[in-house]
Amino acid sequence: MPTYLERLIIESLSEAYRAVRPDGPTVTIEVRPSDRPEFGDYSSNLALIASRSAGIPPRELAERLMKAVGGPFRVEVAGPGFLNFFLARPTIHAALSEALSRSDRFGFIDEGEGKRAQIEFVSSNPTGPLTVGHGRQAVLGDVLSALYERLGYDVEREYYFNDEGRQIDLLAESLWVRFRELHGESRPIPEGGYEGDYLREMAKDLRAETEEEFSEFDPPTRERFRREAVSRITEWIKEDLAKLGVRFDTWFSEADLHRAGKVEEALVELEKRGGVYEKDGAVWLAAERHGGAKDSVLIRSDGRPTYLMVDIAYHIDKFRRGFSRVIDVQGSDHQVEQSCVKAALRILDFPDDFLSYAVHQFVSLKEKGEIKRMSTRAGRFFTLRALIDELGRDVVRYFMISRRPEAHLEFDLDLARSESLDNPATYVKYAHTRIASIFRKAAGMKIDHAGADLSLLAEEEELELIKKIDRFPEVIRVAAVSFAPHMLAEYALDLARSFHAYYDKHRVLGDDIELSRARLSLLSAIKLVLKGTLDILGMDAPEEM
RNA sequence: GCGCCCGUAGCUCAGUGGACAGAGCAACGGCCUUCUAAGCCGUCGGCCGGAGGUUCGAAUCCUCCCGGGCGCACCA
Repeated sequence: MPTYLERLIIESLSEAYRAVRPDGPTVTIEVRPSDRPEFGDYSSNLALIASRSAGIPPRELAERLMKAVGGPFRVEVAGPGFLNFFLARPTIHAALSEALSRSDRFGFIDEGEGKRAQIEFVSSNPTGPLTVGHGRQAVLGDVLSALYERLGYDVEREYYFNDEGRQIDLLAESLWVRFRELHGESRPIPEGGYEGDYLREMAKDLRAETEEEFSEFDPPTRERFRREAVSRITEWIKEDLAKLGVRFDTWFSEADLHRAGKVEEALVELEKRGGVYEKDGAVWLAAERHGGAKDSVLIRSDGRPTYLMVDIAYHIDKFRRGFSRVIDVQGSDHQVEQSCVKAALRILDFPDDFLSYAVHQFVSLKEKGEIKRMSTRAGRFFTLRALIDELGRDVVRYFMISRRPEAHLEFDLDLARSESLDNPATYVKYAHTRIASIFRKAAGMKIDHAGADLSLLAEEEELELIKKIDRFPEVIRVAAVSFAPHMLAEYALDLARSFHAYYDKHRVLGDDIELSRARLSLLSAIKLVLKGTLDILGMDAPEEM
């Protein structure tokens, strides 16, 4: 989808194409920002693409299109057959007016038409504190949610968890062992249990709150320790997320699926459609026949459902809840699982675009050039909370979002700690602050910019800034549909950089009042876009620093 | 062995099939009696892992190879 300025060119070019090739095949006309000034403001490769079907050499076709096209621009043919467009200044200024007139609705697109979308992320079971890896997912999911809201979807943020079962029993027993240690009794942590120090802390808290000794790990004790552990850890998780500025609409318990009989229902549905078979006393999903990575067990030979079985039931439930699309944010280690769930939904004839997975790679921390090794099993990890407490929400969020999700994220602690503008999070925020500061000064001088004459914006830097502003809605759209929130971070950094350079070269509040008013208009749009971007990223846009 | 992802400047990374490949950090050198120098400008730095192929055109798409991550449980 093109930007305001690109659309203008595409429409003219489309007419020219029909004039030159009345019976030609339909083509998608692409217009993109030129990467060099001598190539104009925007370029199109239409002649190169349409050359073959037209049976006309690209340069010649380009010449013909150039003669046929009309609009507020000058056109040149260059290179192998590119059409380069040099926009008339008033047209560029119109893009600025457009942004300003939309005000804080600039960057909202009505593509989703209010359809309900669910984004599920984090979904860590309450067995321990959130790690930096969960942090990446939390920010990814939250920013993705914000992007889809801008796209016009009614977004629900969901956290899926399991607070029952074997893992939780092990957690309860591990906590109980720590608790008994405080009574001078030493026992090993159960096989596959939780070694982390956080259970020692929790045991101390519990010890301080109760006189009971719980000398035996009998059923009532297990139930009590399960409840204590789960509720306390869930509280931690919620606090960690709150510190990150992440809030969920729905906390969905896996146990509810079992209680409501949804797991059995799902199995019956799959059986009805012939999507399962029996082997070795277990029930298997015929995933491979439906695009899954491998056939997998749904019901164990002892009759208990597997995680996959429940996961399928969960996604059927999501569908029944009326979402038109669901996005699951997950780590890259769930690939087989994902393909199996998709295979199951295919067997059930769900719309193919109902479920998408936004997959991301892991996070490692780097300090003084060295990667810090983490191991959750041994209870040795950097918690998300420690990271936020040290760096603050905004820096953590910016760093977590600034890389492509599918690339491994190396979190540079030294750079993140830097208070200077080497730190990109600070740099972007400072651009916003700087503009705010100029507006304060303008207010003091009784200068406002209502109805300013934008045609006074004639500097090259000003026109470039306007073209960048014009791209904002499109950046949001592409970042959302391709699950690439890092594009927002890139965009913000680029816009901030352009602004700082402009600020340094051109004075906003000068002797020429009319010019000052025009420049304030430009700054007002930049501020609008920076604020919008920081909002999506979940960061503060401070008026002062 | 099989599947997915990654390999771009010394380091961390951008780069919707387009016209000489970009930024930050690091290194070096400049710019403040003026709106926040918490800033700006410049220099240095690359056979885009390798080899083929598709295309008018490839860092980008396809195949193979090399190197790294993750996964391949009747675990969750």
